[in-house]
Amino acid sequence: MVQEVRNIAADVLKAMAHPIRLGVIEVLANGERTVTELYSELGCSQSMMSQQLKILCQQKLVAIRKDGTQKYCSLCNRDFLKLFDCMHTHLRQFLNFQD
Amino acid sequence: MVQEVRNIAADVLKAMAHPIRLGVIEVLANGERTVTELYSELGCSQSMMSQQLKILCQQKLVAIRKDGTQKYCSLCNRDFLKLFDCMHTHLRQFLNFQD
DNA sequence: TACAGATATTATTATATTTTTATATTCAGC
DNA sequence: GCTGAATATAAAAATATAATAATATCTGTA
Repeated sequence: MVQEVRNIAADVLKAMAHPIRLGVIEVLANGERTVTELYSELGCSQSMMSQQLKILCQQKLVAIRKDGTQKYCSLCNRDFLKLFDCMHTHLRQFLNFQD
Repeated sequence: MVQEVRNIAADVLKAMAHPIRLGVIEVLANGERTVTELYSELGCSQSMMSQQLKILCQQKLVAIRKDGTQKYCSLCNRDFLKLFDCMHTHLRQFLNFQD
């Protein structure tokens, strides 16, 4: 990886590195959700969710399709779900955190 | 993942989400390096590297052993190297970036 | 066309991160 | 104990991110 690529990769990781945004990815792993479902399920404000979704979409982690007055969100790239397994192991093994 | 776990997972991801810190992980994938080797290879200042290493160590991504006046850095958890594969694919497939 | 539900945008404040520069510490060898 | 190489810490300024509240837009339906 050259410098420029690392900058972009860092931006993608940064987009995931937030509790709510991680939550969105986790929820969407189980299938499509509307924006309202997401912020209800994750317990944050509508405005907050809208902003976090924008960040996830910019990095093409989440895709949104419109249907009438609602928007349906889904994962672009399920490959990154591997990360959750790595993370679980890391938390247990290296940070002594029972999840 | 519950709220608290997501906070911690976000901190781990945040520790990776930086061009230099990504560079460190990448270089260390090829084996142990001293701090001097790292900042020479990655082209940043000694102070910068020292600070970035601290962040990586806090999240147990990098381990440091001392030998005389030098410190040798290595990866704690090679499992996260999977991330680089995911990332390459993502950059190509979703962000149209040739790496 | 007015209303209501769903979502987005903007502005603001608070807080955190990044980067640089200067200084400090640590330790081996003389 | 002094020196120099290797590394760490502190302080400061610039910039970015986070979070909230207020307002705007968009769209289907009465």
